[in-house]
Amino acid sequence: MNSQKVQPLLDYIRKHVTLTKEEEDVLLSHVTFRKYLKGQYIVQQGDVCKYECYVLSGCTKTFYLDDEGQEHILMFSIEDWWAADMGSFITQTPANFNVQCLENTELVMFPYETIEELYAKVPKLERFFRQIIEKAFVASQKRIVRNFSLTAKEQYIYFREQYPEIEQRIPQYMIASYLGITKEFLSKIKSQLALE
Amino acid sequence: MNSQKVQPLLDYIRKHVTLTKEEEDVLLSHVTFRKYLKGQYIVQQGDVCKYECYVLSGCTKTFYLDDEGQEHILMFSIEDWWAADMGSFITQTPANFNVQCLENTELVMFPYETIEELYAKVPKLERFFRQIIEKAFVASQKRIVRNFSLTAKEQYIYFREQYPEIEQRIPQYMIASYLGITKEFLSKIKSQLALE
DNA sequence: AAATAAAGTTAAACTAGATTAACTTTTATT
DNA sequence: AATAAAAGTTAATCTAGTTTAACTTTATTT
Repeated sequence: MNSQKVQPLLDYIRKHVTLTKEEEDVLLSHVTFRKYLKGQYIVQQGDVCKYECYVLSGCTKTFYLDDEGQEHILMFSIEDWWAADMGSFITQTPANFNVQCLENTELVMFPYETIEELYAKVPKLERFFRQIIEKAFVASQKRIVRNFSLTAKEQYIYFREQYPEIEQRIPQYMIASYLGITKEFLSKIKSQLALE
Repeated sequence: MNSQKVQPLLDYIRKHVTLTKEEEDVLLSHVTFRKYLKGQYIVQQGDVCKYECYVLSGCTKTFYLDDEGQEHILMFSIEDWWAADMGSFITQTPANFNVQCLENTELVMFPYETIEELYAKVPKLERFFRQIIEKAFVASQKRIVRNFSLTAKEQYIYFREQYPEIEQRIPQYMIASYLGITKEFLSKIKSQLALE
């Protein structure tokens, strides 16, 4: 496994736990590097999600299709973020979500079959993943809070401030989908903001 | 520490990991048992959340007050659930949420100061908490999905089916708050459902 | 048992955001 | 460069859910 490419992951892990050289090697022997092209799916609704993916470069969207075939985007993942259907991964049951690449994307993939083994060999990584998931949970709760108490306009302003890099890279109708509003209404919000 | 009272926690943990007698003892030496009365606060907005709490009996609500002083309920916790402001707990910064008892409530409390030490002594508990939080994260994502794709009526029906025990124990206006709608509109939904 | 507070209901007027549909601008394809 | 497809805009109409306010029922206190 090419440890050069994976360096950003090691740097990222270092912010949470300190691995020895040996532990890093064990980690690298348990993960795979992979490139996807724009438009390709990492996970598809109905398949079992086999990997937790760390994004080295590129961008993905995690979404589902409702009964009317409408797409709802739950999250975007760019560099230093994670992508997976966590519910499917931990239970190894069919995914409710799709993860699709919006750009050519490079990933480090942690396979389900050996992740428990990896935790056993390098307990610090169990700590690392616990901390990652704690943060993801808190972020998810914050999103619920925003849904509760902000108007669509306020949510858009928040998104723009929080993720300025993402807004540049992604078509507006996907941002509308992420915010839970129609593209027409987001358009209206933007024209209102332009006048203010 | 009275291990009698804490038995449900040990049973609950056993569903995830298998502890030796010694490990159970270490666990028990790191937690405290506590009773709260109906109406009392376990965590208050602005305070730092010092404990992860496992509910042995009773019921709590986790909520926040928005700028207009409106209460928004994020979750109810009954027997075998957890209660805390996770964001405050992991970062040890002031809580955004309140946790208040809706009934007299018995808890097992895991203090922040010694929880890392507990993980170090009993690594299986790190695994246990990782799994708990994974599930909490998935549940939180599912709630976002419901917000996206269900009408208020559908969300109420879902709540009723999913948590029949909770609905009996909690005033209707709090269920409305949990669903993110007004008590008046929930009232309307209920009268519609009664006619169907 | 009476008095009071808390919880729940009903209905009219209102609003944030959806829907539909026609149109414009930008991007990709040949 | 021309054409087609994708993305974004504007405006009219519609609807799920809010707000306000008056009222009823159920709990709690004395």
